[in-house]
Amino acid sequence: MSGKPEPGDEKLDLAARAGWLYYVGGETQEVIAATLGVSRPVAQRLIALAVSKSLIKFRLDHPIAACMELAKRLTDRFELSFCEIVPGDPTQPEARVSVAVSAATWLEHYVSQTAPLVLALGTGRTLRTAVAQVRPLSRPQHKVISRVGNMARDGSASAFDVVMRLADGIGSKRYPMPTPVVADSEEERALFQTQRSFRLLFELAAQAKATFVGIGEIGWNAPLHSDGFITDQELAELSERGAVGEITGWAFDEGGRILDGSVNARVVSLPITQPSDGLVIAVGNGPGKVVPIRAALRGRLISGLITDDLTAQAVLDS
Amino acid sequence: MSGKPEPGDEKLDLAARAGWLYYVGGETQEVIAATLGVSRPVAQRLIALAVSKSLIKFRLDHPIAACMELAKRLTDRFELSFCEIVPGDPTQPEARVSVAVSAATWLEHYVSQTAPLVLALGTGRTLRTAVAQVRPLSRPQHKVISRVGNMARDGSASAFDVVMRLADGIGSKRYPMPTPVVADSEEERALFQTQRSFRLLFELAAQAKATFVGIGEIGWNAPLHSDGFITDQELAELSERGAVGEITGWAFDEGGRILDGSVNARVVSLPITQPSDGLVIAVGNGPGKVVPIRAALRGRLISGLITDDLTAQAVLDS
DNA sequence: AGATCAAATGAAGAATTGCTCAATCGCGTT
DNA sequence: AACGCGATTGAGCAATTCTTCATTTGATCT
Repeated sequence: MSGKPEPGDEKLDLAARAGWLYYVGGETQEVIAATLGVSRPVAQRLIALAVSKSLIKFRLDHPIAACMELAKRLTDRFELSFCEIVPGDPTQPEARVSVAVSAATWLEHYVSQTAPLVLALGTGRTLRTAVAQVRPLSRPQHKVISRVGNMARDGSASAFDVVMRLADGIGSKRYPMPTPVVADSEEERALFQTQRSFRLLFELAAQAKATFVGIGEIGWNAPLHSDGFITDQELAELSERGAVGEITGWAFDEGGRILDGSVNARVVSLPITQPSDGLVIAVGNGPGKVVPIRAALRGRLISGLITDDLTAQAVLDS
Repeated sequence: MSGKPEPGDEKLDLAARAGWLYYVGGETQEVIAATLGVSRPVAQRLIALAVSKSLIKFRLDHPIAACMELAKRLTDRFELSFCEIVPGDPTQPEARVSVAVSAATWLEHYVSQTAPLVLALGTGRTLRTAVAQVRPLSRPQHKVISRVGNMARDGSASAFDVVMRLADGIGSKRYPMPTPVVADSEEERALFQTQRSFRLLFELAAQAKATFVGIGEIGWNAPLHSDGFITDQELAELSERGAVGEITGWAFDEGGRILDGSVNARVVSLPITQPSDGLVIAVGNGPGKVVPIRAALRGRLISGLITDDLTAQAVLDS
């Protein structure tokens, strides 16, 4: 019998119904309330819930001229293989949603293929938001790997483990990197790198059809730092040596050159300088990302980019 | 693109932007208008355009999605006032639980109202399971009536008397029909129908806010038969005359037409052709119910339906 | 059982959105 | 250049949606 109506589930079902009727069916909230047998305010709350829980997803199928223009210029200037620019919000240039939705669309593009493939992921808040948007599918033939460790200095696993979330959603095999982002010493790094699981990751990464990475700034509000992957001291040192951005922990300067030594000598992540023949797509937007993105583009650290028009414009204005 | 600014294209671009900002970005139309440099009404028109041209697409990622779709199609096709489709279990297409839980929810919906109301019930295993799920409440102001007799041919009261169970649970007044489902003769039926209690039921049924009925197949494993409400001979006769289903004892053919004469001439139940202005909701699922449900829908015998997605799909595939 | 607290609810009002309609604009025609 | 016609526009209003808040409900702990 199992007649136990789960508390959260039932509500989400209702929310899904409400969302469907509202957005797909175009019904008014009053009608929906009557249909579902609830009051009008409750119907409105259910719809809001459906949106906030991403039960309902919005997608845009239209190449927007200005964005395409920017994409073309970026592609030409920096020899990109892939570039997607979405409309940003001038009043909230930090808003992650738009870029995340676009990234999700492209993640889905790869995920939905039936031929087995390897997807590599970095870290980042936008990436995490994007992964949460990917429609659940059954793709056990795929492999989702991490190019970067998922443990903070204190030994805790990262809350932003995109690999796990994505693999959960699509039922793929998961290959996280159970190490810190930055080792305590070069010796420790060497130790990690000799482990079988690490070498496996190394080999899989070379086969990756696509690699999605976040792109981080170097500064006191850098996620890398505030999430506890690197210490205050390390941050200061990087900054002093000219680092302006990082990808999967690898710090680089304005010219997109990976710094020698310093913290980089202890970064455990897979080397970005040796990617696969697949795409390496950076995902991110916002004023703080302009400099890192420009640097990464100059240094040819990435072959693809997903950002918004404001960031793209700023990157081009150099 | 910097090509030629096509007249329609430019507008669609703007519409896409507006739609994106509205649905993905969650901006207000006023903000969007300012961002795009147009007036508020124009922004609203652009958003509407984006939706109507499917530049923006809505997608529901939830098991309920397919069910909603089916419900909509059934509602449209058969002019239903109410339709609820729940996810069924393909490995156990006969499983009654899901549908029963849903029916219980809707029973509760009516029961929990404080204004006095009349609920009418038919028979059926699913209905019985549903009634057992209704949360006990104190609603002495309600009336629960039966549209159908509760006595088998041998004079014993039915084990599935849903009216008693429901009324017990909610402390309402109960109005069972203390007759057989099928009388021995037309004269006997006439006798029953002149009784005061029967006439009272008749009047109450017209006031019923909602009527929940099971829907039965006509066949050797039909509950109507195996529970002893009709004899082997009667069953054979019905089958021969084209009956494919029954509701509260009234047998109907593929087109949902109530059969003339035969067993129907002795059915004591309240006529389904004269319901109230309230809903008449059929509850049931399983492969055997597909044909009866389709017939009942065709004949407009019911104005509401609760079933599972498998059954609903089969009903639509006609 | 009784008390306490958090969650959920609906009423009411504020904000937003959708729509009508008169005015305007663009554009081809005379 | 003037005219006419249809498309487009924004003002204003009605309908809908969102938010706040007081209240109730249900659950938990003593």
